Parts: sequence; C-alpha cells; structure tokens
Amino acid sequence: MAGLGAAAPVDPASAPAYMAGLNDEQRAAVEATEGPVLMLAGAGTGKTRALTTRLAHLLFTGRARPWQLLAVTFTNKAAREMKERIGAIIGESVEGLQWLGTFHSIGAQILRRHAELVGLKPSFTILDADDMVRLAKQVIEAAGLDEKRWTGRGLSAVIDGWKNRGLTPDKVPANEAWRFADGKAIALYAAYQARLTALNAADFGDLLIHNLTIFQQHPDVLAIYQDKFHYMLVDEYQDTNVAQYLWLRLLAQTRKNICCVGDDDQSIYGWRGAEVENILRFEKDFPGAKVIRLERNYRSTPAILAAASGLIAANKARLGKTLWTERSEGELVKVRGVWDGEEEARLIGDDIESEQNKGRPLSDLAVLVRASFQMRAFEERFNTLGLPYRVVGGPRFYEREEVRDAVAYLRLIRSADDDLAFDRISNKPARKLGGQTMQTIHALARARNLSMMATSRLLLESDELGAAACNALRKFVEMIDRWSGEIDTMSPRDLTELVLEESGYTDFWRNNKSAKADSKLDNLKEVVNAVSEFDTLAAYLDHVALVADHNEAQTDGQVWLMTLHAAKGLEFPVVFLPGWEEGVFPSQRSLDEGGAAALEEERRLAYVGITRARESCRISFAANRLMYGRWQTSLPSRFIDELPESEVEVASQPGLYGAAATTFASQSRFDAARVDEDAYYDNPGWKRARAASGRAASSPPQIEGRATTISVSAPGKAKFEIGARVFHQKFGYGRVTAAEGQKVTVNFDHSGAKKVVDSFLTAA
DNA sequence: AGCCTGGCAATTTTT
DNA sequence: TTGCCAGGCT
Repeated sequence: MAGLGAAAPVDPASAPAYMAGLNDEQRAAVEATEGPVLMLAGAGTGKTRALTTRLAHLLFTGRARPWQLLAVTFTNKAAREMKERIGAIIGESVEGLQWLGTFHSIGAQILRRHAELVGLKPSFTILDADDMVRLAKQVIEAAGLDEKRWTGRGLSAVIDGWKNRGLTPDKVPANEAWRFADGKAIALYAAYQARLTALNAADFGDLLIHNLTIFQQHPDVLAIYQDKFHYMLVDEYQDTNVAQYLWLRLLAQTRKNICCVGDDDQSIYGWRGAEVENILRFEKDFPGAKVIRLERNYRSTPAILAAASGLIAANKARLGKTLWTERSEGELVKVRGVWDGEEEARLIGDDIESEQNKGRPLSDLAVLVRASFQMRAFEERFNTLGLPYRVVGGPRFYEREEVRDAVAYLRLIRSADDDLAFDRISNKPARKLGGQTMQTIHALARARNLSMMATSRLLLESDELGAAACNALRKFVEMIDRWSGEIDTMSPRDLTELVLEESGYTDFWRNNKSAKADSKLDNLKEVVNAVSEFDTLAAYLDHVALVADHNEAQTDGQVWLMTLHAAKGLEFPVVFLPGWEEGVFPSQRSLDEGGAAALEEERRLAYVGITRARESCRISFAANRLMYGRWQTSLPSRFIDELPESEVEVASQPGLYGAAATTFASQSRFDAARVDEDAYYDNPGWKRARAASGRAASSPPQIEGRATTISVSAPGKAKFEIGARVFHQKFGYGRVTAAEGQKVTVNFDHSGAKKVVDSFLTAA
C-alpha cells in the first residue's frame, strides 16, 4: 500500500495523504466518523486498512486524542497489527492508544481499577482455561458429586457458556439448571464464583462479566468510561458474544460513536459463544446506523470469488454481500476425488512439489483442514517427501507443563492466595508434601475459608501435622516467603532464575532422563527470556494470562498446515482444502449438536477456506478414510455440490463409488452412490438438477454460469439380500446383515460389521 | 511415588 | 487407532 508510510505531516484541512489509494467505500468508512457505523467487510476487501485509516483520521483531524479511542479486537495479533499500522500512518508513537487491545485485556484494565466493587483486590490473578477446569473440578469434588459422571471440563463449559451470555449465577434462568449435575448447575456456578473470589482471581469470562456488574451497579463508574471513550471501534464484530455486546452497548450509549467491523459470512466461532445475531441485528440496536459494504476484493481470482459466493448463497441467515474483483480470469477451482486419505495426501504432496519446481516458495502454499486429526496424514506424507512444513496452532507455549509450572511459582510469589498455583507446584519437585499433608491443608482451608498458604501457616503453629510433614511444609512456606520478599528488590528476570534454581525445579528436569527433558529446559530458559522483557512480575503475569501467544520464529520455505479456524484472516496464493466429505466437513458432530445453525456455520467455514486463496484453490475428498482405526466410506461433502459448476473443474478418479459410475460428468456430479441419500432431495444440487431439467424446483439457487444438465439416476433398490455373501475391495469377504437403500451393513470375516455403500460390493 | 492397565472418547479453541 | 485419565499395584 504505497503512500501510506510515515508520510508528510498532514494538514487536517487538505485532502489527507493517508486517504490516497482508498476506494470509495473504504473512504466512506473512514469519513463516517459520527454515529453508529456498520462496516461490512467481505474477505480480502481491505478491511484492516480502512479501519486503521479510520483511527488515524480521527486522530489527525483532532476529533479525538489517542486515549479517547476505544478499539477492541479479539486477538492480540490483530491488536498488534492495528497498532503497527496506525503507527505507520501517523508516523509516531502509538503509546497513547492505551485502549486499543483485546476485549479481555481492556476488560482487565478496567477491572483492576474497580476490583473492590466486585469483591476482588486490584492484584487479582487471571485464570486461564486450564485453571478454570481445575477449579471446576474442585467445586464438583467439594459438592460430593460423582466425578466420573460430572467432569470439571463439563462444568467449566457450562459456566463459560453462561458467562458468554452475560449471566451471573443469580441471573441464570432456573430452567437451565438441568444443564449439569441433575439441576445443581446453578449452585455449582455460584460455588465456583465464590471460590474465585476467595482466590482473588478472575477467569476470562469474569473480565467482562465483572465489568458489566460494575457498570450496572455503579452508574458513576460507567459514566466515567462513557465519557472517556469518544469513539469506539470493534473488529470482527460477527464474533462477539452477548457479554461483549452488552459491554459495548453500555459504553456506546451516550456518545453513540461506535463503528463495528465484521463479516457475517465469516462467523465461525458460534460454538464459543459468538452470536452472528449481533451483527445481523446491528441496525436495530443502533438506530440510524450507516451500513457500509466493502465488496471489492483485492485478493482472489473471479473463479475463487464466484465459487465462494455461490457456496455461501446457500445460507439463509446473512446480510448479503457481493464480492467482486477487477482481476482477470485465473484457473478454476479444482475439485478432486481420490480413493482414500493416504492418496489424498500423496496427491497434495505431489502438487506441492510441482509448485515448488515451478519456483514457488513453499510458504505460498497452505493446507487447511477442518480438524487437527486430519493433519497427521499430511505430516507423514511431507516427512517422507522431505517437504518442510509448519503447523500453526497446536499446543501453545504457555500451555506446556513446564511453562505453567514455572509461572505457577511466580504467581504464588506474587499472590499467596493463589491456591491453584500452590496446588500445582507445592510438591513439584517432590519435597515430601504428599497427598496426606495436602488433604489436611485442603480440609482445613475449606473449613476455615482460608487460602492454602494461610492454612499452611496456621498448621505450622499447631501440632496437626507430624514432624516430617511439618518440616517439609515449613521449608516450602519459608522459601516462598523469601522469594516474595525479593519482588521489589530483584529484577523479574533475576528473581525468576533464582526461583527456578532454588526451588529445584530446573534440576527436576535436568535429572529427568526422558526425551522431552531437553526441550522442557529450553522452554524454561525461554520463560526467563520472556520475563526479562517486563519491568515487574505483575506485568509479566498479566501478559502470560492475556497474551497466550509467544513469538515464534518467522520462517520461510515451509508449507503451512493449519485448521480452517486458524486460517481466518490469512491468505495464500495456493490453498488446499482436503477432507471435503460428509461427516468430516461438515462435521457430523457439529451437525448433531447444532443442527441447521451449525450447518450454516460449517458452510461459513468452507467459505472462509475458499476465500483464503489468491490464485489457486484445490478442494479434495476421499471415498474411504481411516478414522479411529476403522475404515469409513464417505460421500463427497454437500458443499462440493453447492459450488457453482461454472467455476469448478472436477477431476475425480474413476470408479470411486463403484464400477457403475466411472465418470461423474455423465452421471451426477460424482457418482451414483450418493443418489440414495435421503437428504439429497433437499440439497441445492438436487434442486439445481430439477431446475435444469425444466421441472419446478422449490428455490433454485441464483447461480449464473454454464451449468450443464445433471442427470440423476433413480434411487436404487438394495442390490443385496440379507444373508448374501459379498466381497469388498478393502474389507474382503463378508455376509450382509442389513440393507437400507444403498447402505448395506456387512459382517466382514476379518474386520467385523461395517456400513458400506452397495456399489463397493460384489457378490461372492 | 511412580508405573502399569483398563476404560472411554474422539472438532474447531481468538482470550 | 491413539491418548488420556483414574485407580490399583509395587
């Protein structure tokens, strides 16, 4: 984006240089400063640019000072990027933009200032997802429930769901109690919150929920912030949950200068509480809102855009946008069917090598999967080919055992009441504080409602513990006390090094002979490095809790491998989208849990996947897949059917779904096998087929193009009688035990009962 | 305290 | 099939 550099000082009166190069819509989005604005920004339409320019514009024109801008994002990465780009435009420090950050970090900032209003000390600890689960587990244990049936994970999910909706325990509708532990859910939630308060801790959800409580109960405090934030900007608005929505609405109430940016078609976090409804409803929530659509796409070829648009058109709940581009024709979207997952990995591996031979850097290529278990096949293939690849996501730095342990020491030093930290490291490395002693401490702590550290001190004054335990505990407590005493005298880095050495924690891993020990020690060093960048231990600990990502080395020359979720916001010249099979994508599990709404979300995920591609998008599916150690036959994803044919080039292996269907072109899009699926009559492919054959279709999708007539063979009757001996290429010989349309259950001699499509079978 | 073994489950995971 | 967890064993 030329011309946006730290350019000349700008006279607010003249046409500002930073506006140069913006298209009309982007410019409108920048200039519509007053009142509510919804910026509907399609994939690849220059959203970030419009948004950062808007903020720069507000500053340049003197409408706001940096500290009067509230700009919220979901990720630290987005916040960082925004800061950098604004800095590049205004050509000066962006230090003053203290209210540019994630919902959670801003929520935490506000909460620290008013913590006492919700019963916390300003030094409260921020708990992450893992801590939440542990705490939930303790609550379940304390309630005497069956811990096998009711897990910490389960409870924390329920609580998190309520928090996403802005519900404190007193506000949860009574009829939702059934959600956990036979109606005890709400009481458990209340107990969980009580524990948090006792621990002087807040979980992620609390960072916003407590804000809401404070705003609602203390209008004077709310007024401070309503007054403070002259202009508000929200990125990825389609991903906001109810709590975030309420928070925004409260803050925007008086000045109403709120600009929400998002794309309803890219809402893929519904399962985490995001409400697409928030964006769909914006104009009702903020009367008089201007809606600005960014529809000009600077990223992809027309075929890619048309394929994505055709697909997403099948969704009902959307505001609707039409992406367009000035780019000229490129290659069609490729759809390829293969025999099994291994072959799919081979195909994509070959493609990658051939792109590489054409001189394309590997970092131009990305493989995007629905779920991480799908990555393994590719990793194996890439390893055999010697293709360097890079997995994005996966276990993160601050989720690793050794890192969490190290951090737990620091947490306990900073905040003695942090029982979760106490629990975690009191006997790691082993220092003779075994289960017996811990139980005594737990019991007393619960009875007295004291923290474990406080309880320990009490116990040391008594004769409750045996001499050995007493000694061990005393040593531990004294050690922590000694370190705590150094918080203000030592640098965070020195203190961390001291703690890791003196506690014996480093030795714990040095003495560990397992293969992992080396990398664990490296990670501990990395913690020390990370701490060095902070002036105070407190600042570091907040960073750890809120900024879970850790700078990873920037590498080139590696193929990207990641989930579709992780790919949102990224783009690549060549994108591979494997695993487009019913059950995998759309994920059966999603569909089971969320029904029609979930299907739409899966479709948006597909849309996100396709729109990541700049030049080439290659979708694939396998007819057979090894899942959980069982071979499953699978049908091509309905999303493949929903791609407009004019934009797609299909190259399927012959005979995927039986000998009868060797070429799809003259049959249905792929094979006859799918014809019998009941759902088939409802899907757009069928409707299109009917429309094409001149019969009335209930709602033919409005897809333009050189659509060819699709002839669909009549649903077949079961070809095999129950009891018939059959042969299957993969499973060998077996006997038919049940038949339902073309789905036949066969008891195979060697691999047991399986459901297969009858076209795979031959009489034996 | 650490090791073994059976049972059970198995997306996505911005903070 | 793998991988995690809890409970029992040495």
